[in-house]
Amino acid sequence: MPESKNAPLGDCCEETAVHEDLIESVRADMPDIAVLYDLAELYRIFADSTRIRILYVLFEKEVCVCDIAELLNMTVSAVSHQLRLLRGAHLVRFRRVGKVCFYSLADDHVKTIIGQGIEHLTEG
Amino acid sequence: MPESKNAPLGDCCEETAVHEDLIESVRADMPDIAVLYDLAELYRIFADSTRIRILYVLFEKEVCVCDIAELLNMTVSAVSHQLRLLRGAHLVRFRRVGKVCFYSLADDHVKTIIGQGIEHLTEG
DNA sequence: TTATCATTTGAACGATTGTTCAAATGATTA
DNA sequence: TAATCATTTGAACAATCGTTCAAATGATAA
Repeated sequence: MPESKNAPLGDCCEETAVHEDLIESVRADMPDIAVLYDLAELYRIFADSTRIRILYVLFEKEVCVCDIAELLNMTVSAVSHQLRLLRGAHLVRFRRVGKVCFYSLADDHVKTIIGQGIEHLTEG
Repeated sequence: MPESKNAPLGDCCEETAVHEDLIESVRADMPDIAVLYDLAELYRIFADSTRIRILYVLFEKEVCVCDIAELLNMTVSAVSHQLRLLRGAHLVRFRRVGKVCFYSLADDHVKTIIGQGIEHLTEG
């Protein structure tokens, strides 16, 4: 966390009255910093088109790694690296059947989050 | 877009029958690649705790840049850089009053998207 | 056992990101 | 006009990210 230089304490913009109260109330309602870090980390998973494409592949049913790779026209290795991140964020599950690993969506939050994003894009 | 090396065309995992149909149907339901890029770009904005904190500051009411900077204990410059990204994604608006710029949330999608994220974190 | 297949993993690379610093606008006041 | 304030902008930097390549697991079959 960097040290503040430009921002004076308690007053800025030469108006002091309103700002004090504002700062108090905002600070009170702000969630714990740890939650905000986790939140940013979650959205970082969605912040790559490859991972979003992987999630879309899993929308309908579970798919094995090499099928995902073929669908996205990518190497199995690259897909596997991204699946690792998706697993870490608990966005996908996988089960092993012999040599093959089938991946699927962990829950419905993926669909709702992506749905909200598309809504923002199309309505905005 | 990199060239596929590992993934064979049409068959993989030594099972060919089911996969062909799957690939067809997934390819048909996959959104346009441009939409997926825009979607990833949108979530990239949420993928940083500083920007999420800025959005939280704006949850209640419009706030000027130096107040945001003070609330987050950051330089005005750093905040301004991030506000630029938020503006570019149409997540915040701003209006100028004299020398001061007040920023506010552009619409309710910000709250719903962040809400979904928190839900995923707390329920998972 | 050996061989092969499906997947994972680690290191390396260029590309992107967030912050800092200094300089440049934009707007008000003297 | 000049001076000051609030904010923006550009360049630079370390840090992080996504892919590639090669090597390592994990599991099945010969």
